Amino acid sequence: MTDSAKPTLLVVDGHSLAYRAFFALPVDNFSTKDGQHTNGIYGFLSMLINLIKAEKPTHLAVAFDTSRQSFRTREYTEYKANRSESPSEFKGQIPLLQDCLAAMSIQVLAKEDFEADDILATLATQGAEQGYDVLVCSGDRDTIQLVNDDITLLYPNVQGVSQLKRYDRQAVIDRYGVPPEQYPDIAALVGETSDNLPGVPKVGEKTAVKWLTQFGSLDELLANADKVTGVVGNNLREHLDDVTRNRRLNRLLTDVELPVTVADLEVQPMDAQEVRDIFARLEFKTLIPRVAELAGIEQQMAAVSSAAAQLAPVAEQLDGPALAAWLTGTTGDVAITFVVQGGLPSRVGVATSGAAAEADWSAEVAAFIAPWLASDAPKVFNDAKPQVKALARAGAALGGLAFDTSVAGWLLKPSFPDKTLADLVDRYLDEKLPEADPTQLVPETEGATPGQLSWYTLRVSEALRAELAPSVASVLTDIELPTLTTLADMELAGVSVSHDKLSGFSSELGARADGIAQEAYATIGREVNLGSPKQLQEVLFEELQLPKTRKTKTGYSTDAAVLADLQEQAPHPFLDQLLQHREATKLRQIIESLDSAIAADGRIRTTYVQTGSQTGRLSSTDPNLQNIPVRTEESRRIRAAFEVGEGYETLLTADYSQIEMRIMAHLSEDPGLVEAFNSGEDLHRFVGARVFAVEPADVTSAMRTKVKAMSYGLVYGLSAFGLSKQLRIEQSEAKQLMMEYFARFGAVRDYLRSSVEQARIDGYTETIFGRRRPFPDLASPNRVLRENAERAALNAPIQGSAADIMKIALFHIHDEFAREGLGSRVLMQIHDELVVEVAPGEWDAAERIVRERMGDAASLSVPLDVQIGRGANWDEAAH
DNA sequence: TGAGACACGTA
DNA sequence: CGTACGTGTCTCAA
Repeated sequence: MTDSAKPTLLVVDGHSLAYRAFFALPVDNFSTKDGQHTNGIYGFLSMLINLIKAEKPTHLAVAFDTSRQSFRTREYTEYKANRSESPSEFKGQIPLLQDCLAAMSIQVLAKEDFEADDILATLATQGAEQGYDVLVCSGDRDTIQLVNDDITLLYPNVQGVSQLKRYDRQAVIDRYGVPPEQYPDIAALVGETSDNLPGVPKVGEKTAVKWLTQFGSLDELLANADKVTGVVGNNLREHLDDVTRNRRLNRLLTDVELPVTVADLEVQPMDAQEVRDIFARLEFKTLIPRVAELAGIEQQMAAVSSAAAQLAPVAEQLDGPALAAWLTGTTGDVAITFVVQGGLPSRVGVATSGAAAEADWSAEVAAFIAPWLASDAPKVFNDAKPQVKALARAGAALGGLAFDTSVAGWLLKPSFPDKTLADLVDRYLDEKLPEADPTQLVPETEGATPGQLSWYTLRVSEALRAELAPSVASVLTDIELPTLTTLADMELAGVSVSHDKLSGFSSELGARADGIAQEAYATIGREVNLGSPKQLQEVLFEELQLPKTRKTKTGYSTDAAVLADLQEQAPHPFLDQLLQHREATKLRQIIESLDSAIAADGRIRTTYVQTGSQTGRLSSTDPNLQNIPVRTEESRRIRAAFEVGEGYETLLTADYSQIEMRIMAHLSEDPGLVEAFNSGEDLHRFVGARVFAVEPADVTSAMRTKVKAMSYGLVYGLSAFGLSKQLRIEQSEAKQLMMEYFARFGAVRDYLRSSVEQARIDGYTETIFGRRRPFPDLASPNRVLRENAERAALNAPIQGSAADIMKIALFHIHDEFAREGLGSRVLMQIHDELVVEVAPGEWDAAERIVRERMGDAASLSVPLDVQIGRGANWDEAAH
């Protein structure tokens, strides 16, 4: 144990220990789902956490080498020259480890031309001089020389880094037979193979210790080398230069100039949010609580100096008239929170920067504050949509929606998964939102009241506003908030779905699936669970001995593409039966989940998640109405069950044709592509004519298929390999196709290249309307990560701009329906398609509004083409 | 009970 | 070795 009265300095060699951890832990068990290996990072951090917990250092730093070059390699070019290239799986782990350490507020030190151990030596020496207990943690034996009464070395044992051996002065003597300061003399004589420093042949530790004891010092030994007898004596005399060179090189520098002093290394409280972010990214689930435990200790240590969090004001409990008076007396932003119970408001809380008030929701309260609620007075919400819906159900109108902290938080950082108020308070205010512990019957801590929630919401909104770039702020105000109220109305409306149509179809499919299953069992002579990929692998690749397919993490793939491939290579009736069984059960499962989602009034109400995507798209859950089958004739029977509701005349569907390619044409300003869209010719026919140098009329369907796949693939960053795979053509032909394509539409390639380059510089991509998506991985040294980020960055402005355009069209239509007093309403949004329920007698008006507002949602250098259909159900309306 | 893997539906 | 989503099932570990 270290003397508790003295401060403790812990200095760690990051590179050498991470490298040991890398070899100690199986790389396969430690990689993220996007392919980043993390075993070295994990092992190092795990060790460091244990170390901090055990030693409780007051001062801490981790040192790294900057490269393999240092003053030692300049002095002796062979130094460490025998070291093989570090494995590719290790590359990229060091920068990420440094990011982790930065998030943990741990000082990371590195200096050009010096090795990490020189930095350790310098800090350790300074620390010892200044009265610290010093712990040096390194995997390099040269650091043994640093040990003295104040400096202890922690050295990993052979198994890895989980156990460290303590070397104080006595331990060094016990182990090596000499005091620490003489250890380098031994090393110089024996040599160090890992550093490529040959020593005296046939001389090991024992001989070296004997000599040193005999002569007193290395200098004496070298001066009296002629007195050493035997073969080893000859060897010594022949290798005097090597020994002096070794001794020169293994001396650690204790006077490296550093930008910090030991005092600067005082342990700092860590930013729990930052730590959680990067650990989550590296998928270190078990490390998070371990670090949190440490952070708790540190926060206690740091509590004295850190500013106390502001205390939420106690909310005044008001009645209707008093609340109305309170609200009309405010100017500027007011944050408001409705507690929603059973879909209706139950309490309301409001806050300005200095005060908060709240009331139980009642008809009286509603009546008194209705004018203010409906007014343009600016209102700030956190996660407004469910509250807007509750208000609508209660018959209250809402105006002046000025800010939504959860939407703003998402715009700022779309990759951040949780957007609750507590998350935002933690992240942007660095405070804790008071929350009642739900596991306690009588919670020890009170949760925040609605007025206090509003007070936090307002403060979070101010912090967010300060961080929002102007273009992103305008996306919030001009696109997201109007979309939010539109979505609330769409969710409330729901869509009418016929239970009768669904249930009949479901039993039909169930019977069919059972029949196919029986046939399949007969084919292979036993019953298996056709839904179990694991059992299927046994059947396909072991019992039926079919050729092995694409590898997955746990074995071999049995997905539809693979089965279709197999059917060609090695036809077997089981394959077809399996595919058919999958199709039938999948359809039935979709039908069942839809059917069970039909409410008493015959309608399905989805929830559109406005903050769920990275690109700006919506998503739909409970149930997902954005992935209802459409491709096969049979699956369209499901769409036919989506019907016009009672009291309405017909459904209208409207979709943008090729919106992403049009955006590509606009952004790239490719003359050929722009002309294609302005010519009125079928896009793929036009492109096919150019690529294959034929007349548009002579474009065959095979040509059209190819350029169509190419065009769509472009938007996703498709490679020649992927294109060849999809089109089932040779890779060389795919390459040729891409060459021809880019020869005719070169500006497209130029645009795609430059947009990724710009993103690398900016760190984010931007849509036409200024929505941003950060891409830190564009700078990653890890190829897999970087290339994934490049494809996503290629796609983000295109998919995102399309999402922006559709949102604008959507709320324009919604608002114009309302303004013109129409009963027609938008029910669904499926990325590039809208489904509208048209009220009796309103077809012409609705059709005009939809067509116009979708057409003029954005002004691009190519027209936005809108296809409109009409029918009693979704399937019919699609034609 | 929960998480991960797999498969598959959509734009 | 093609972007963006959500859901259901199976499987294994806790």
